[in-house]
Amino acid sequence: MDMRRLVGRNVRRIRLEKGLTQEAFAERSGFSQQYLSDLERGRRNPTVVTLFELATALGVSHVALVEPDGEDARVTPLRRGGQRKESADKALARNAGGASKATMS
Amino acid sequence: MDMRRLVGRNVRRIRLEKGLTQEAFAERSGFSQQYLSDLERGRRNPTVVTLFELATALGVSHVALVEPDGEDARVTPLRRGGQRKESADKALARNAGGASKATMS
DNA sequence: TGAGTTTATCTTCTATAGTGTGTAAATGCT
DNA sequence: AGCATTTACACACTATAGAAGATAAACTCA
Repeated sequence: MDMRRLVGRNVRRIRLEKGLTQEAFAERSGFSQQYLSDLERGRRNPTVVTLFELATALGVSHVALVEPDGEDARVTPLRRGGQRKESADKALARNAGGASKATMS
Repeated sequence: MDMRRLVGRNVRRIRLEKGLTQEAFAERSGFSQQYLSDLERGRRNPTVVTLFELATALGVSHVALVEPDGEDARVTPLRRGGQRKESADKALARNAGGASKATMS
């Protein structure tokens, strides 16, 4: 279980679902775009406080950022009615459907 | 939402439920007893990797360590002025009910 | 083809996570 | 009383989280 990559995937997925660019997310979260890039690629090991601030900026619970996502959800061999998410990260990159072109111009 | 304290409470509660001392938990987790003491008292800001290692050593999911526990869990719109729950932690130290004396030496 | 937008990568820097050692404060046991 | 166990607290130290800046790579669309 690679926590860095798990958090990275969750952050990227949720960010894209919200239709935010890394830059727009950076502005509203206070983290730099560079840091978010590293984070989403699993190169960073955020603290629980950082986790909470990221989740708050994304409008989700901090728990959502550490929840297994199917890519490497090992510890639970049996799942009963859980969520099945097998879509690729890239697939989400298309467009979240909502706001594109995050503010600013 | 004080993530440091939330994680601290969860770790302490689960550790005591398992009937482990900080020292016994330190041995099986690889963290020092001093660090665990700080952690449980909300003085530390662990990374997600640390969170996972702690959870693994406790035999629970890493999600359990960040799950709201009622103390400051829900986004209680009601007044959140009082966190005078100081002695409550000690109350747990009495005995977790199950295994006592963590299979030492 | 080139400009604009978005993300990845590099370097330098400060703050702090986590280690190691020691010890004090409690609590418990006989 | 004493001794053992458990937890709290201090200090110095190394590794890294996260900030700040600039820029390269990549994709989008005129």
